[in-house]
Amino acid sequence: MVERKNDLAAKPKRRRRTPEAARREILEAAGQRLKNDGPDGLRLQSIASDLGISHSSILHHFGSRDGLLDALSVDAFRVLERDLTESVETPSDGDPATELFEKVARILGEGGHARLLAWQLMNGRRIVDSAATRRALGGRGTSGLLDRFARTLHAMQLENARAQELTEPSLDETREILVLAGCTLFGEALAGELMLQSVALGTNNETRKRIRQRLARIVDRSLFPNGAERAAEPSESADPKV
Amino acid sequence: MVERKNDLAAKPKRRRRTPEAARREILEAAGQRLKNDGPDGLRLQSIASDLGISHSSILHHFGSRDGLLDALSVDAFRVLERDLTESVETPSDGDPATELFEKVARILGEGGHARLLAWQLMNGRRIVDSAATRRALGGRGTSGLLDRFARTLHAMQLENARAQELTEPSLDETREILVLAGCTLFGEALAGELMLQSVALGTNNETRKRIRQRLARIVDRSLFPNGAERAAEPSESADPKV
DNA sequence: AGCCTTATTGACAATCTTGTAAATAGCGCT
DNA sequence: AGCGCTATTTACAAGATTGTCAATAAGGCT
Repeated sequence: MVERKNDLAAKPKRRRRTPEAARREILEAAGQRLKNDGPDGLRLQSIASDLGISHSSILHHFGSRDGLLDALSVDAFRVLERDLTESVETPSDGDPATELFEKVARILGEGGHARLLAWQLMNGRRIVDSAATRRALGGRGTSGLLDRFARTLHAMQLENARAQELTEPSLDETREILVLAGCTLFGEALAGELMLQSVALGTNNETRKRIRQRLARIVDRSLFPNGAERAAEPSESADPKV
Repeated sequence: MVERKNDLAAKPKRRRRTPEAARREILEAAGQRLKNDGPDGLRLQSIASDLGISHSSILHHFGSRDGLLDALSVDAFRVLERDLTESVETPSDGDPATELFEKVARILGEGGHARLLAWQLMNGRRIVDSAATRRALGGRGTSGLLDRFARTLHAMQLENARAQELTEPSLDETREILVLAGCTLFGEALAGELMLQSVALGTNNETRKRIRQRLARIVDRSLFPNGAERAAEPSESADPKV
């Protein structure tokens, strides 16, 4: 809580960052504050002292507190999309759906993105079609990562349906299932512990993981009713019970 | 933003409430603020001006701002439990699961309880085993409404399993399914609109309802794998597709 | 090395927010 | 009607928080 390293009569050594680096550090610290202390932790002074800088410096880089919050909103969404994209594209070694959900759960939970999202939603900030997101999509201001994922999955569904001569599912149905899964993962990250407590199940991570596995199974069956041959590895942890 | 009704030179008419009424009004206004403006709206002055009273009055009834927030936490949870209990106990006229989920969605969404819960979670307030909740349970400080509901459903499952000579599901499994459903409804209430947007589906309530119906179907099948005879009315909106 | 840009700081101002204390007045009671 | 309790208000104090501005100095450039 004192200085940082200088003990006695040290000269005011300051570090001079590039504007980009400074913004990044500040945004990171702000996100951390939000994750740990909640919205009340988002004070210029708190964030500044976390970094060992003065609050004026933050104002210099973001213009105003509101500017910082806006930037935090946008940035959080961009980071979320980046992390999720990485998760989707990284091959998994177990059951694909289960593994993916575990990764997403880690991002939302430990990564703090569930809280960031909740904060944005509670503040009425709607930055889905933020400039960054739009740019990442290449100009089309329509949709985001989730929709691309839906299209990919839908293509797999069609392939599977043709191979097994089933009726082809509609894209919107796939989308709806993904929305359902997304809501569940988000809700679990935010309120999973609470729900488990209120139902007298222990709060151990075992149980939470088991619940996510159940979700993965449900989603998998909703998308591939007749047990499709999966694109990658065969499922391992398949428990016959629903 | 002026007074309330008195236009010119009106005497300072004040209304004198009973302490209980005053506390109730204040808590209600605070909840409304939280729902509309987010956590930053929870200022003594804002809440007071919403009611046309002075902020000192709030302090008089709750001791401090923190006292108000604590009371809001506890009260919100109590109201949530009350509303949910009422929903569970009120008979429905359509498919039971679907109807129940619609009611819960209304409570969480329009009722603002999803935001209240999210706020509590983000502030690190864990009031599951609040005094009020504990009292409502009759002393046992173990669990809450969700668990009672789980036990009821489990009893139905057992009945059904015996009738159809199936393996009996465990209570914990029932609990897990309910947790899953709870997380989904909570997440949908909070982020449903966002999710739909990011997947390029319209934000109309039709779609959101359809998604909740899908959830209802999934939960129903998870609990009663072989299409149990439902306790009440026969299901109507049963769509063969998962 | 010296210069220039500008990130960073410290001091200060203005507003907001919580909290205190005494004065006021509504409402039930006798 | 008069009285007492206390909900309510007004006035004020103390601190927190955002924002301004000029001074400082870190680091790149010539």
